[in-house]
Formats: sequence, structure tokens, C-alpha cells
Amino acid sequence: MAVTMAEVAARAGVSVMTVSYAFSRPERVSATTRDLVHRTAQEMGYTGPDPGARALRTRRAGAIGVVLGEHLTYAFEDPQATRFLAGVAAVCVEAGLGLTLIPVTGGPGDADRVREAAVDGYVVWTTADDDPVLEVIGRRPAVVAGGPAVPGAGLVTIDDRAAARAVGLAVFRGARSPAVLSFPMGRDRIPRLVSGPDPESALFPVTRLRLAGYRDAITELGGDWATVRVLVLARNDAAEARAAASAIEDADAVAAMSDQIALALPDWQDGRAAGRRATDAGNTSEPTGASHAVSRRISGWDDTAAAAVAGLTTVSQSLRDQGKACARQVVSGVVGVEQARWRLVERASTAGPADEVSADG
Amino acid sequence: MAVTMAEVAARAGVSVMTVSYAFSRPERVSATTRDLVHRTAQEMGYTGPDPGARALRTRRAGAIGVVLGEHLTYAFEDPQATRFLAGVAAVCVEAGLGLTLIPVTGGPGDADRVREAAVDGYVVWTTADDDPVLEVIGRRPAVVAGGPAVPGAGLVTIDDRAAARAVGLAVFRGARSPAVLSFPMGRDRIPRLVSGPDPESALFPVTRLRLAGYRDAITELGGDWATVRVLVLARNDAAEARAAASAIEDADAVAAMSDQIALALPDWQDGRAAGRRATDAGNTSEPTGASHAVSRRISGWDDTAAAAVAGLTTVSQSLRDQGKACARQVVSGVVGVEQARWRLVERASTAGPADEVSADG
DNA sequence: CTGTTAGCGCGTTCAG
DNA sequence: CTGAACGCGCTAACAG
Repeated sequence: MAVTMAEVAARAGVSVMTVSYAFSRPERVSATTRDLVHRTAQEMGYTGPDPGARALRTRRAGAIGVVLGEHLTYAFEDPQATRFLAGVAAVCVEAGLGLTLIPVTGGPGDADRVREAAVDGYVVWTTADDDPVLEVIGRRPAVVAGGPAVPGAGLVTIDDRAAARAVGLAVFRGARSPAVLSFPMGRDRIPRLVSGPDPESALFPVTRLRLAGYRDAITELGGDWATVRVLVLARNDAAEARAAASAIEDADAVAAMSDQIALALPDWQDGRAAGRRATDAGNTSEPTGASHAVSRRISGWDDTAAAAVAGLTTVSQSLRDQGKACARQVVSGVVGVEQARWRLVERASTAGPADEVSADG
Repeated sequence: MAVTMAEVAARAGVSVMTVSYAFSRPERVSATTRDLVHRTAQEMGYTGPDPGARALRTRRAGAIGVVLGEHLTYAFEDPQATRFLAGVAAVCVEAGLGLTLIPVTGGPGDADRVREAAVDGYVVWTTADDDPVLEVIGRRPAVVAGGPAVPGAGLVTIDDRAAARAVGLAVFRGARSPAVLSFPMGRDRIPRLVSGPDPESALFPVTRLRLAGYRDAITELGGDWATVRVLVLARNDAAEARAAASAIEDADAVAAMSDQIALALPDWQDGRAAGRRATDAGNTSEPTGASHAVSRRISGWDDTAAAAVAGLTTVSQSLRDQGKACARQVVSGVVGVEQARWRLVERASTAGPADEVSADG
């Protein structure tokens, strides 16, 4: 069914190589021959070299593989992962490469799927230390975004611990009963409420480092980490956060590991809660939209558009740029450790003391 | 550098085929030999058959290609495209296939990139009739989501015209000065304000059919399409819609082709505009969040979460299901025309007559 | 500028 | 259950 190069060559009365060149290196063939080849190819319904065969011969798959973590479906629901992917895509376009999303389910077949993917290199979205996928990416140039660090692979990440400390200092100042709204600790994703957990017990580096940074802040502020409640979620999911939030409803300062879960707290009620409205203390031009009855301090992470509108103090980082950085490393073939930028964005949600509530008791 | 099957075979003292079987069809090899093979493979750093070579031999790339339209970066910023992709991904996971996003720039190299991608079939996100990519997808099983229809390719779409008519009847009822907030007409994406354009002049089928449906509604309501202003945007983008909205500020009914651009209209101001608050007239359980000063009727499209919160009348469709349908067709190899479901969701934004405003003049 | 010679790494024959 | 040939469709490297 498929027309082959050899058939075109035979029909055109030239050698196979001439056909190959006519398609892949047109400048190396005389205009006459090239036209002849293209014409007969068209007649025969041959549209060009088979990508699989070419890939075998050139040892280049022409695509970079992206592992977005447990089930692609979640990945697309996470705006940060999506933004990251857009950065990877931008570089792929420049480089003329495809972008293969490698589906991962959390099951045992994941590593095989990753290994068997026909790609020139890997970009791995942040995962846990014990993710089996990490053992398999070493065969080709690979970069992990957000950690963990893998020997031989690149790493693009912000200093999560320093950023967590910075935002922790903003949100925990003066708190008597601080709490953390946390990403999962390990791949089992067991939700739970714990007090002052050892950050080292978290297998997701992002979770581990942020917990450590929050602890740094608490300690610097003269608090006792052991008394800090940490509400661990199964996922970075607003609905889950909303449902679980009552467990820390009496906390007077909450540091959340994402804007999404921070904004899922009941404090953000549209004009319903008592108290004065938060005003935007940041430097963005977006107007204040949702309102926060300032009865306690809250911080998020990522500086999404919603955080700006809500006046949520947060950590700003460009996942898009990190995506580009990862892709560039893989494309160039030289991988290494690359620190990405972050900055603290202080807004109204950590602006005033908790006792400024105007109405009610 | 790369360890080959033959080398493993030699070292293990078996034939190449035994190694092949040991990896690809373990049950056809005795347990003893299999273990021997796996062990020596491990020692030599051989991790399994090369995907490229296997693909060439089996004539299956092991991935399906997705063309998400002009520059992937935009695609990830469109929540509908993202949701669609999640559906495609879900089927890929089931089928054990990769998902290759084929980067497209809008430039002349697009068709080649699509043709040269090593994939088993294509899923194409809705595009214009004259998109060169469409001429190239015929070589493998292909499905277009949202049109245009391509001979030999599958098509998964809702009846955009009927849906537009339905939502048009809701939003345009009683309007004296109706307007449409439209997707682009063609790939040139020239923004403009026109009156009663011929729907046929739109090369994007989605735009064309929705305009035709809106026209149907206007006509049925006794109006004159020729007087209806259509504000054509370059993209489905809230910022652009916000900037351009003043051109139709005096319209008393606006049908928008997406929730995003509908909610970018200045009518949705959080508690700032005069007038009563819209209340959710739909059947969702989400509470009313953003508020709409009901001074004119507005409709959107897609039924996003924001629409539910805002009380925006809209057309509900599951892009995720459509993504799954497309992928299933490609995976199965039998493509065809498949109608997807939609339904009108009437909410407060088209609930009351425009003169029910309570305050001001 | 064009043709010839060799494979890329594997899986599908078909014997044994 | 295992082995030996053969070729998937193409291109690198050289020759002419």
C-alpha cells in the first residue's frame, strides 16, 4: 500500500539516493532531476520519506518526551503544569521538534512506557524521589523540573526552601496558631493532618523543601515547628482543599503551597464574610476582585491571575520559562543544574494584623 | 555506545530472536533462558528493544499525533483545547500509546512537520477550511474536531448552528440592538467590526456555523441580521475582548462565542456596577460568585466553571468527551462522523428583561 | 551532480 | 521451544 522510495526511483529512472536527496537535501540535486522526482512521486502518491525509517537511520526521533506525572489528565487541570508545557512547546517549535507526552498512570508499567518512547530526550515534571520513572531516563538527555535531582540528569528549579522561608516570614508573623496547607508527602498521596512533621519524611522534593522553608520561618519568628499543624492534601486540588479546610479553621495564619488551594479556603467569600475588604498591596495593575475578610493571614504560591485579583500574598515564578529552560537543555544535549528565579509578592492577605476586623465580634 | 540486541544475544550465547522474545513475548521463552537473557541484558546496560527499530518493523509508531492549531502556546492557554487534550490523553493511556503534539506555527512548514511526524494517526483541533495541514493528514487515520469536514477523515463536533440558534433565541429575545462577539473569520485573524456579515465568508467552520445559527435566531425573532453588529476578534482571548468591547457597548444583547470573552465584557464588575445581582437560574450547584449588573443580556459558550459562578447563559458541551471520541476513532482505525452532545444552559444573564435595573437611571 | 555499497536494530518468516 | 536468513525504508559515506 505504501509507496516506497525505491519504487519512485525505479519509476523516475534514478537511484534511490537521488530521490532521498530530492526530498531531504533539495539543494544537492539539479533542478531538473528534482522536478522529475517530485513529479513522479506526486503521481505515485509518495509524499516523502517515512519518518520511522528516517529516525532509525539518523538515530534521531525528532521529538522530545515529556513526563507530566501521574495521569496526564490531572496535568492538564493544573495551570502550572500547563504553563510549563507551553514553555517546552515554544522551544520545540523553534527547534522543529515534536513534543511527545508520555502517559503515566502511577502503575508499574510507567517506567517501561517511558523507556520505550521514541524520543530524543526527556523532560520530567517534578515528582517523588522514589518514582521509578527516574531510573529509566538516564539513557537519553533528561532534565527534571522541580526535582528530585537525578545523577546525570539536568535540574531546573527555584530555591523552594528559600522561597518558602520568605513567604513564611510574611504569613506567620505574629501568628499564634499557624498552619500549612501542603502538597502530598509521598506517592501514596495519603491526606492527613499532622503537627510539625519532619520535612525529610516528604518524598516529593517540592513538598519537602517548602516544609523546611516554612519551618525556617517559624523558627526565626520564635515559634515552635512541632506545634504547627500541616494539612496534607492528596492533590493540588481546590475542591479537596475546600472540603478539608475545616481541620485548620481556627488557625490564624495559613501558608498554602499553591494559590489554588489557598483560594479554596472559606476566607475568600464574595462579600459574604464580615470584615474589611482586602486591597491590593502588590504592584500588579489588576484590580481587586474577590474579597478576603481579613481575619487571618494567608499565603499562596505561583502568583496566578486569581491571586492578583484576590490580593493573595504569594511566590511568583515563571513555570513557562522553566519549561523553556528544560527543553533547551534537552535540545542542546548538555544538561545541568539551573536555578530559576522567584520573588515574593506581598499583598493584602498578609498585610495587616489579624485584629483589624471592623465588624462582628 | 548503545547496546544492541545482537550483542546481548552473543554474550548470553543465544540467538537474537531469543532475546527479542525474552523482552517482547516472555511467555514464548523458557523461564531459564528468559532469566539468563534478562540478567545479561541488565549487566550490559541493555534496557530493551529500540523503539525506533521496532516501529519500523511493526509499522506502528506507538503514538497518535495531535495538531492543536496555530502555535501550541496558545493552545495551552485555551481551557477548552486543554480539556480536549485531556480527553485524548485519557484514551492514549488506555491504549498504551504516546501522544505527540505536533507544533504548528501558522507558517509554510506546518504541513511538512505534520506529514513527517512519526505517528499512527492524527487528531486535529478545529481549524479553517484552507488550512494546508488538512491536505496532509489523509495518509493516516485522522479525525478533525469541530470541523472542517475532510474527505476520508473523521469528524467529531456538535451541531454548532443549532446550538447557536438556541442560545441566540435566549439572548436576543426582545433586543433592539443585538451584537455578536465572534471568533476570527479566517486564518489572517483580522479583527474588525462588521454588520450582518455573510456567515459563509467565515473560513473557520466554528465561526461560520455559529454566525449562521445566531442569524437564524435573529430572523426567527423578527429581527434583521443585516443590522446586527459582529465584533470579530483575532483570538479567543479575554484581554483582547476587553479592549475591543467598547465598540459594542451600546448593544443591549451580546452573544459571545466563548465564556471567556463573554466574561471579559465590562458588564461583569464585582459588585461595582449598579443594578441587582444576577442569581443562578441554571441547575448547577455552584453558588453565584461574580455579579452581573443586568443592563443587557449576554450569552457565552462552553459552560466553564466561571460561567456557572457568574450566572452566564451558555452552551454546554464536553470537549473532554470529544477528545476521547476523536482519539478512539484514531486508535480503532475506523473514522467517521460523530455528533457530540450539547445543551443550552440558561442562567441569569439572559433571565430578565433589560429594564429591571433597580437603581440609577 | 549522481550512483554504489552498507548497514541502522529489530521482527517476521520458516526450519529445526 | 530455538535458530538463520531476510528485509522494513531509509541515509552516511564514499566513489565516479
